[in-house]
Amino acid sequence: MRVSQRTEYGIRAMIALARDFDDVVSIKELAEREAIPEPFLEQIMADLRRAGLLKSTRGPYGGYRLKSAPDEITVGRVMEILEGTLSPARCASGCARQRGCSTRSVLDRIERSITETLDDIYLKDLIGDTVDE
Amino acid sequence: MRVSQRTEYGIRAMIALARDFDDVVSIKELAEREAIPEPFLEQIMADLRRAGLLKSTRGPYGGYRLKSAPDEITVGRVMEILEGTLSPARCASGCARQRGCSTRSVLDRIERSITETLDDIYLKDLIGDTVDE
DNA sequence: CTTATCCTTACTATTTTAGTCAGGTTTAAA
DNA sequence: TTTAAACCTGACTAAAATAGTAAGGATAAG
Repeated sequence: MRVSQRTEYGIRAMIALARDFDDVVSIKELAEREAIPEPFLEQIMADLRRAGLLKSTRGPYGGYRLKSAPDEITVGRVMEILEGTLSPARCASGCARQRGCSTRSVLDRIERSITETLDDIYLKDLIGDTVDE
Repeated sequence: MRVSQRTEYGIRAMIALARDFDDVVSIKELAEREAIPEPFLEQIMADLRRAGLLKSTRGPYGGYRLKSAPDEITVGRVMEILEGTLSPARCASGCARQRGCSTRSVLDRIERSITETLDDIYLKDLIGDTVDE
């Protein structure tokens, strides 16, 4: 149950933007700072923007910034966007297996626990963790 | 951050054995009950046995049973064994990135949260969830 | 000694991941 | 109004992981 590289990059980028909350930061700058392949980060940032977590400005001196404050964005939300879902379960929505499906109830329960955990960690809480040198 | 089919099967099998704690259950029986491909389940059970969670008996009337009581085995432990690790982080042990690695501290923190959560759910807690029909 | 069961290793098709690439769009500034 | 810096998009690809399958060996009950 591993977090993809993609998600890891996304979380790190979001934390970097949280640290620099007042500035617009370009992908190039971000990619260098966090040692992330630039075109890959570009995709990731686009997803986060489409999901409503980022604002972008185009053109020279453009870049990204957080749309909300670091104490309003959870790691759970970031992961949900980048992983597609946080659900470890299989039969998400239209599953044929209905009542009493053991997979469903058990993994749903595990999922709820993980989700609650991740929804309690805010970007703000993670800013201090890093040194980046 | 999805749980693999393999792990899902393993968890379900463990719960089934927890329900049937006093009996020895064969892979064939388990596979039928839980609708899991038999030879695949065979591999999974072998891993859980090697890790010390199951006892096996060979020959006719043989099969598997839990080595410890359902209130002593956590979902976290089962997942740890089947997923290889529970760590969502990348640079597990011999990573070159040392002090102040942002990846490390942030994902480590997330990992701790998830691990704590999963280590608090026991097989016993999950027995009642199922109907299996 | 036969059969049910565990046990192990090797193989394979499919899917996912982690990118790359090529080009288009917007906008600040010269 | 031209240039260039940035965002934006979709298509492509190599490598790894996943979800099995296959084949046969070891053990023990009857």
